[in-house]
Amino acid sequence: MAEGRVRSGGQGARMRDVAKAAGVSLMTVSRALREPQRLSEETRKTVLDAVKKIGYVPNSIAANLASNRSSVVGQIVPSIQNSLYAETLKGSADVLRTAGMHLMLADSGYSMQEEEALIGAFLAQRVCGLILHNTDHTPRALEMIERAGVPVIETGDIPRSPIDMVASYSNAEAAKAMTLHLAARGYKRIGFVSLDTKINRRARERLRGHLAALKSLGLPKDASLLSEVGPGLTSGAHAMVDMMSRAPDVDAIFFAGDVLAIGALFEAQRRGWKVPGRIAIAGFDDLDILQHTVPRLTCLRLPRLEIGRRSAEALLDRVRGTGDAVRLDLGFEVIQREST
Amino acid sequence: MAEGRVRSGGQGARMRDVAKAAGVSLMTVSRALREPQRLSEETRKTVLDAVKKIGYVPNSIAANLASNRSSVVGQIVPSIQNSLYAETLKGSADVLRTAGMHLMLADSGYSMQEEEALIGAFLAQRVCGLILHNTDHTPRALEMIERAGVPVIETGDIPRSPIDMVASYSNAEAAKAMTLHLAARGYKRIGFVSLDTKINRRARERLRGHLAALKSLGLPKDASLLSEVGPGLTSGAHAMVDMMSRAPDVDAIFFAGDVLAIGALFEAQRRGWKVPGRIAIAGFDDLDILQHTVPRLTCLRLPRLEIGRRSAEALLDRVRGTGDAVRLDLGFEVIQREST
DNA sequence: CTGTTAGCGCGTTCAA
DNA sequence: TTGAACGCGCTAACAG
Repeated sequence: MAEGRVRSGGQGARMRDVAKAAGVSLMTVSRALREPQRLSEETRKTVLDAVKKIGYVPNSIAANLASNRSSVVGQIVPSIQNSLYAETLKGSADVLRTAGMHLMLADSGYSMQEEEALIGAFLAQRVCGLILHNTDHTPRALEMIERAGVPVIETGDIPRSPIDMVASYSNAEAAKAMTLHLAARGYKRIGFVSLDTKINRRARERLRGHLAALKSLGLPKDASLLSEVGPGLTSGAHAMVDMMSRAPDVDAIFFAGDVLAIGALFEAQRRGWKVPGRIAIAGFDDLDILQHTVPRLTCLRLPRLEIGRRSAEALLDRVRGTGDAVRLDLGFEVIQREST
Repeated sequence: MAEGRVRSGGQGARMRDVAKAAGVSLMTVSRALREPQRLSEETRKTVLDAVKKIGYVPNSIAANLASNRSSVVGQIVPSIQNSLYAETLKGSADVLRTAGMHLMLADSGYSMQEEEALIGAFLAQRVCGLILHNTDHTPRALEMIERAGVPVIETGDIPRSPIDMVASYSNAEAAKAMTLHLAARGYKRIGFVSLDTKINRRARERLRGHLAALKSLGLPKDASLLSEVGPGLTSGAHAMVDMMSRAPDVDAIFFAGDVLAIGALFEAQRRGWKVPGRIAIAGFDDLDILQHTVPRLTCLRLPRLEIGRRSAEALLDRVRGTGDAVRLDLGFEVIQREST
């Protein structure tokens, strides 16, 4: 069974084993694998047959070292579990795969310190590019990135002064658009629930957008209509109940985070509150499930997948030397459904 | 601004630049980074200061090549978007990160051919281990793995003849347990809806478990109570409606796939069917959302996160030479809630 | 505790 | 169209 093993310990064959078997030099094997058209058909066939027979798997680690190139992109997301990021991940993984490149993935747990450590580790692995969801970074992280000179793309928001490239939508613009939309549908007392704005810039931007909308509508900023909660379905439910007892005249709540809106909707169902009769509910991201709930939920549609795809493409363009540093605002869409 | 750059083009400093700056040999720098306790405090400080000052980032690619070790694990999941896999991913990413290792991620799109290509690519990247969700593989994939001699862990099911290690639960046992549970609660006509059993072994195993349960209960196998559908919320809704028209006396449906049960529940809400009055609904995976719907959904709880953690740990143990090939059945749990 | 020598498995650069 | 020499940046194995 194991007789075919080329080296003891199952460590696999090296290129020179192939060369020997095919009766050619190392370089010919190398070329047969990378630029087969440059060899005579005969030599190429001999070599490729030997490769197959021996079961040679090239060592791209060694290739990278020798050529000073890399085929790995590093991507850091705040949370691997969050399906919103999974969408973006899927986009970049697909593009990279098609280009014969690879994705190294890590999870910063929403921490800048952790992100810094990960950036260091990825640079040590000589990734050829970095995709970062966060737009806030430690000074050391910025310094490492600059020194390494690798292309970087930020995807979580449109930062004022990007490190390098950007592919995102604007959290502030999106939140503003939804609040204006709710006002246009006649809601007067619009509540706003988000994640912690102190530690999460995206939440902060969304709040900013919401407040900007209120201002442009001539509506007052009312603290009883603003709230910040942790992530999760339960948080959304609590936030709704709390706000409705603090401000009984609230007629719509805009949940600017993850699954908060769904949690609130389920709680409303449980209590028999009519949505949108008693309270209208709007969400931020267009999770699949939002169009199936009863009632279907109004929300923003964000180009998560597209962000992943375009990020990877921009990185590839830069690695290949074609293509400039790109700043993409991929926009968003307000999806009006039954819940508002 | 860029004056601090050590080499033109921002390619970063090498170890020998650090050695020169610190006035020591290459090896001393190498040791200062990897086994600092073996150096005198003075030398160590000199070197580490130089490292910091120059902003040296080690090249682990070169280190891997020289030491014939790797700090990267490859993980292949059927679908990156599927939040069930995200859970497993999170588990392994956390463990690996703590151990200073890295995760290379790819998506096979439920295809064995694609999996084979990815395994080849990962082996070329000299990953030190492989985590595979699928338990079906092409002959070439198996051959490559054997030749490479890297540890592998399969996580999607408990295969009859594993490649190497396993950390999973048994799909057949889990499905059987749920059907028995429904029967114990008095349901007589239990429908079963799964994903395509022709292309998906896990779906096949679940069906097998369900049928085994029916048999042990002395219930007949009734084709009108079995159905296979594509993934997605809508599929679940359709499957329920179809089955109830084909077999109006069905009193419970066990949805053995993803979000099918949720789709069905929403459809029931929409039509005003009482759950479990008119029809009882059970799901397979314990998605967060299942405990918040109205009614809360009965389902199986599977150790997705734990599978990821234990996989990574088993791999690490093997890489470090401590630890045997492990076969873990991590079990499951039936969660009885309001929907049955 | 520190340094020297000899590669790791390839790609680049030249020459044939 | 093919091959030989050299080096990528680092570590293992030894010597001192």
